Amino acid sequence: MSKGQQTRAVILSEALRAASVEGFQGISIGMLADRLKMSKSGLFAHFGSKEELEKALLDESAKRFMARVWEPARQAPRGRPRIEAMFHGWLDWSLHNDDLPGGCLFVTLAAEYDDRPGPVRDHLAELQTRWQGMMIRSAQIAIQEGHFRADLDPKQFAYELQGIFLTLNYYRRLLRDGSAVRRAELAFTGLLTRSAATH
Amino acid sequence: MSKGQQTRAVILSEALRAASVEGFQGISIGMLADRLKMSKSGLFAHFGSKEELEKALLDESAKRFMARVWEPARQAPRGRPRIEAMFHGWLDWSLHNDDLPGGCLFVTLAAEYDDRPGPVRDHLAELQTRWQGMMIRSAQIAIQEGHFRADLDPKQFAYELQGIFLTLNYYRRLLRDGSAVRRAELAFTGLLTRSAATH
DNA sequence: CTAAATTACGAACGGTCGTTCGGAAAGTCA
DNA sequence: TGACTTTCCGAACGACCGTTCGTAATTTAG
Repeated sequence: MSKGQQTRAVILSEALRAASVEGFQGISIGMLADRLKMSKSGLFAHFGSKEELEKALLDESAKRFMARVWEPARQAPRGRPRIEAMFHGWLDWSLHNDDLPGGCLFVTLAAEYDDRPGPVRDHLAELQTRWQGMMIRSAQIAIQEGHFRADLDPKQFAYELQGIFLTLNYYRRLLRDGSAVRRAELAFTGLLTRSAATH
Repeated sequence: MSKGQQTRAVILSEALRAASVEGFQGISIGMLADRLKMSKSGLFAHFGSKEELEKALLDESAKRFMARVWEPARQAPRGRPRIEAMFHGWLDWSLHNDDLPGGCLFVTLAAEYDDRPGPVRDHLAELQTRWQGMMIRSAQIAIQEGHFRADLDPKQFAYELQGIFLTLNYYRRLLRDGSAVRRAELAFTGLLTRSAATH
């Protein structure tokens, strides 16, 4: 890895940490340069604009999410086991992620960008739509395997699964409610129970 | 109402609109002054600091929410009807609120402030905790009235109800998914069904 | 080792930020 | 109407924003 790519990776990691707490609106080139003890212009040169930095952060975060949540889950057996693996990986990503002190970046950005048109919003929405697609397909496989009810609506399943994590973030990080994780787990087992095939 | 209070109310309304889209980080004194065709310093004088403006916005938004969602629901009969009224008022607040073009301010702020300590975060968290309390008490009443199962966990009920609205916002505003409202309604009727007493 | 290419820096740009202050304008009340 | 208070404005403050540019330092490749 060349020196440039190496520096770029360090910048992305630090920016990811900062953005998970402050959002994209809350980070600045100068602040990142200070933290990394390098010059504004030197840091800036790696991306050409703040918007490009933001898009790079989206990609980096998606890459890490896929590596940590999706890839391991894909190793699990098709159907319900895979969905359970997905849930636990996602939970682990949300709770024990030292790279993201402010929690999942996508949750932070979802609210920040949902009404602010532009390339960043578009990029974020596409990544999130893609993730919905993976959840939907996983639910379809579980139906196909006979683990889930044949009349289950896979998209509704994805909707409610996504909701569990949005709510987890809200209860845990904003309300600082100690029972948040347990409630998320309860919600998930409830969702599984009512999705399960009755045989 | 004196001239000052009148102006203050106008500022709050405009700031509320802007903040629902951009968040508190995205609004500035200068931008609000421009939109209202008044001077920065004139606008500023009504609050003394940006932070005071932000706290005033939290209170104003909470006041409107209570007037539009909670007060009407309180008129409904105790128990399940009141909870259904709450849901529909909340849905109406989320969907048809011309005063908040960016959707519910609390949803926007929840992600923005969950990891940023300070008076604004504290104020927001307290308002939201209070709202959780109202939902919990409503669920308790529904149990008491025999509408909900005696072994229902009221806090888990509140958790999942809150989740429906967080997810609605995400699907509707970020993903622009046309089925978002229907999915929220489905999730709510599902929640009601599994909370209902079996008599 | 040398020469070319990459990477990093410092200084400066026009703008906008929140905030301060003194005085002009407008509202309030006898 | 007149006196007094409240409301508002314009100018300015230092700080920080994203961005540009010429140049120095370092890395890379022959």
